[in-house]
Amino acid sequence: MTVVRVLRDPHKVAAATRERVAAVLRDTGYTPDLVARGLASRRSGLIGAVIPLLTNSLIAEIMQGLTDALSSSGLHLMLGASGFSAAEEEVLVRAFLSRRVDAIYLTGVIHTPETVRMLQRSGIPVVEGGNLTDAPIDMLVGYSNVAAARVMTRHLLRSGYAPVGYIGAHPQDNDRARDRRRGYEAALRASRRPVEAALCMETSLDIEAGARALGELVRRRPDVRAVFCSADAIAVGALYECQRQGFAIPGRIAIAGFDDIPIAAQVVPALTTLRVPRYDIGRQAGAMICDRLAGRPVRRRIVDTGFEMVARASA
Amino acid sequence: MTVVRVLRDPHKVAAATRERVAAVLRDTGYTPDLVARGLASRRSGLIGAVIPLLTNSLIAEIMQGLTDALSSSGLHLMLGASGFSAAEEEVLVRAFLSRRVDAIYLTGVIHTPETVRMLQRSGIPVVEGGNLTDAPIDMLVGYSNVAAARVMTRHLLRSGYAPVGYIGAHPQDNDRARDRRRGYEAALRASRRPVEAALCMETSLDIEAGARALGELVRRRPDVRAVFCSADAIAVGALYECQRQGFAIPGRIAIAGFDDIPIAAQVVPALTTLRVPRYDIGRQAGAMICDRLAGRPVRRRIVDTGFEMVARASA
DNA sequence: CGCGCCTATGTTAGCGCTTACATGTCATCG
DNA sequence: CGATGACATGTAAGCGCTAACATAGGCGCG
Repeated sequence: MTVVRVLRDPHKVAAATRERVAAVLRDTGYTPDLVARGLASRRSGLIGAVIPLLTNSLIAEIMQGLTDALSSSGLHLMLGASGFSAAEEEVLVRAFLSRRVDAIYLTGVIHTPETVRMLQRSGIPVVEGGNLTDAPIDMLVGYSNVAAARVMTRHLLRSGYAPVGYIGAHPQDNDRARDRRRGYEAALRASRRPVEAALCMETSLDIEAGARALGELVRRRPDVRAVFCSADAIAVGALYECQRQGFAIPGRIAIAGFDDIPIAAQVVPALTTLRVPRYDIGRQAGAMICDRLAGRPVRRRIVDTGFEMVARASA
Repeated sequence: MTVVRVLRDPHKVAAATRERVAAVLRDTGYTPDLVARGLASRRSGLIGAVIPLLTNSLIAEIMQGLTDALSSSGLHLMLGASGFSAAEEEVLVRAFLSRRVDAIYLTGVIHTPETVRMLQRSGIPVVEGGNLTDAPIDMLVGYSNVAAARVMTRHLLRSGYAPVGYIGAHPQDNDRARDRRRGYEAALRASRRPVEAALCMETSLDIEAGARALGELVRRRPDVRAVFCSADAIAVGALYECQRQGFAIPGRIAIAGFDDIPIAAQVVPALTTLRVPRYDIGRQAGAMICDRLAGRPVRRRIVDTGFEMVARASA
């Protein structure tokens, strides 16, 4: 019909006809059917994103960047929460593929072999985000969690706090947590110190868990002088627990976190932490996807966004 | 084809044929095309949800409930962030309608007339969530923000804290914030106290803003004895500011919040606040949508989930 | 033995678009 | 004045499914 031209290249239609068609569309309350368009054009205009948790506002910042980058190309985001499970991620990827998404964003670099196989077979652009790896499925934008954790742990050691403990999220299917721990251990080895199991705690990712973990850590190792936490939520919990137990921070125990969440700057003492450009990670991932879908060449398949240490009062 | 039967009612196909078909599907790596299915069946299996902010973990809890309720029926959620703008909500609703979503969830009860018109015309199930109103578009599950704020303000007054100030989020296109303020004012009037503009602050919804607002409020009205904040993030900021200024809580100033975010129980003193069943709101909304889509009658079109006051040390 | 009936399989049209090509109309120019 | 092209409009096929109906064998039954 002429109708589609009115909607897509209005200038190619005579003004009179255009007006007539537009009037009818308005009167009937026409809404283009993107499902039918998707079937015919083999372009759904949907981008799938797998994130660990819907309720994680840090990852939501990445998604905000993604959304912003995509919306300029008329693409819509579909979110799926994997609950930190690679198996669940596979289920989501399969669902996305069934919905014929035009591209996929994955959080982290740990995936099931089947996930990787499906993605490669599908041929759509894939961006992994939030960490680095030598062998991404397709494209990647992130930072080195190992290096960041190493820098922070070294900072604690150089400031004279030793022994340094570690409280981190469970590393199961979570490469960011895994690599942060690896960075912590690497820093210890680099300064010829032992990696002691008693100094390392694994816990869930919230304030209360951080508080409990710190209590347990101090009980096990009363000589601990600093704690590096793999997330600010944990660090804030640890900090509150220190306050309750009357430990001076950083006099008795220094505390460092990761992520620079808004509250990190507000707690007393303000939290020393690591900042990463979350919004930009999403933005860049979105830009790479748009480039690829538009047939433009992508300059760098692997983008290292880096990180920044934010030294405040707590360590 | 027999293929579709193998996928949908395998028992209606002879075992031998079934095996043969299944083998081919496996070998070719077949994935059903939900786009084509959507076109043919006029059921996309997608539910659209408009929320104000992706980065708000409170609303994410509602979405988690929604997702859980929907996934049992094989439905997928599409999220759109409106940034607290009814106009932006309209854009999102239009996009959802174009994608032929099977139902829509809206946060709050304020919408543009065009949004309401489009939704009514579309005929799909609509659930509004997070507040109450007499005249929902279709279905609704929420609680009375007015009543909750009234209860909390009355609690402050009865505890002998007066005058009571208010720090709230901007009420523009945000009926929850608007109604919380109304509840605050209603409680004042009920106890024959004046509603003073100098005691009321509008600010954005984060810790830092809460801190600034409290500072300003105390400057304007040094006699203020309590503050009711329309959100815990604001209350926590206010609390930190009090600590910095050396105000005893609740001795010099009592502080109350709204939402019971995780940190509310952890700050010192722990925050008195209001708790609402966020996950259940999402869950119920999802159940209502599933019922409607399955042709089952929905018992109650309006569900009041209620709220709960959590009295802690801060007020 | 032929009728109906059940189960297993095949057939058809069409969902609302896109893509590619076909046709119609008019002005321009040698 | 007919060929040429530029612009406006129309036509046809098909994307991968679903829904509804059609057909083909096998069985029991009067």
